Amino acid sequence: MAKRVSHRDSMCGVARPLDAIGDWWSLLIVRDAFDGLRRFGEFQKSLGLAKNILSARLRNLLAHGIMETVPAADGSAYQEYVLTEKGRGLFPLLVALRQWGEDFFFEPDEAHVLLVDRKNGLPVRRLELRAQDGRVVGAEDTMVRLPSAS
Amino acid sequence: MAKRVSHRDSMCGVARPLDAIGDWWSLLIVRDAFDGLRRFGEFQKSLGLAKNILSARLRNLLAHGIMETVPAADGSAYQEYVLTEKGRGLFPLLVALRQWGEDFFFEPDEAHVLLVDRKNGLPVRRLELRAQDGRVVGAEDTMVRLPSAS
DNA sequence: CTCGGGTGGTTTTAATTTGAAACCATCGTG
DNA sequence: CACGATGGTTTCAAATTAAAACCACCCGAG
Repeated sequence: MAKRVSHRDSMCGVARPLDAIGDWWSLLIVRDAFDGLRRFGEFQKSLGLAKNILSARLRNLLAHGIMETVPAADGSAYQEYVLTEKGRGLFPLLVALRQWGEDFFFEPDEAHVLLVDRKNGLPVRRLELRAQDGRVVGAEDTMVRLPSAS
Repeated sequence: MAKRVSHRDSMCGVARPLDAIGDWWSLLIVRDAFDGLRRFGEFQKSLGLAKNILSARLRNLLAHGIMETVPAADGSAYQEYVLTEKGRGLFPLLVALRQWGEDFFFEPDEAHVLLVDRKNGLPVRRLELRAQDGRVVGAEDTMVRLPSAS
C-alpha cells in the first residue's frame, strides 16, 4: 500500500482515495459488503481470492476506516466485517463503475445484472451531475478550481 | 493485466471495468486527460511516475479503447493521447471518487480543489442516484437483480 | 549538414507485491 | 473429547512495479 507520490507531498482529491481503495480487490469486497456479505469465508468464496490477500485487504479497509469488525450476528464468537459510514459513502462510486461497465463492457444483447429500485423493481436512472442551478453538466461544463487563495 | 477471475468465467458488471482501470495510475491518467493533458511528457511530469509504467498504462488504456492517439496538435510529428467516448464516460466515476475523497479524506478546514461549473464558477452539486420516479435512492433502497431468466 | 537538447519511449535489473499452498489456532457440535 | 468448519498466518515461488540507464527520433541553431 501507500505507493509514494513522488513529486508532491499532498495528494489531490482523486489520488488520496485511490490510496485506500485503489486496487482490484478492495472495491469488490466493498461491493460484496453492500450485497450483505459479512464473513471472511463469504468474501473468500464469492471473490475466489487467496486467503492471505483477503486478509491483507480487509486489514487495509479496516485501517482506512472503510469497514469495521463487529462482534457477532448469530451469537457465535466469530467477528464480522461491515461497512462504516465512510464505506457506505462509496455507493455512488460503485454505481458509476457499474453503469460505465454496462455501457461499454457488455454487448448490447448480453445479459447482465441490473441495479433496481427495491420498492418497485424498476431499474434506477443514470447517475447525473448537476450544477447549482440544476443543469445536468458533463466534463466539458466543469473545471477544477484551486482552493481560494489566502 | 487481466488478473484471472478464478471462480467464474464471466466477470460481473463491476469487476469487468476494474480489469481496464483497476490500478492506481490509470484513473489518474484519465483525470489528467480530462484536465487537458495530452502529451506523454505532460502526464509524466504531472504524475511523477516512471516512464516505463506510464508507457505500459497508456498502452493498456489504448488497448481498452479508453484513450486513442491522434497525430498532432501543434504540427509537430509527435502524437498525443486523448480520451475516447468510452474514456469520457468515466467522468461520473471520477466525480464520485472526488466527492468521496472530499467527504472523508480531508479535514473540514483543509483546502482542496473544487469542481466548479464553468459557466459561473459555483461548485457542482453532489452526485445523486434517482429511481425512475425521481426519488433519490441510496444503497438501502436498491438491489441487484439477475438478468431476467430466459 | 550536423550538433545538441528535448521528447518519447524501451531495456535491464532490483525490489515489492501477489498468489497458492501448507500450516495452525480456535470455535462449535456430536 | 474428537472432529470438521472457520479464520486466519507463514512460507515460498511467480508476477508486477519501479528506477535508472539507454536509445531513437524530431527539430531548431549554426
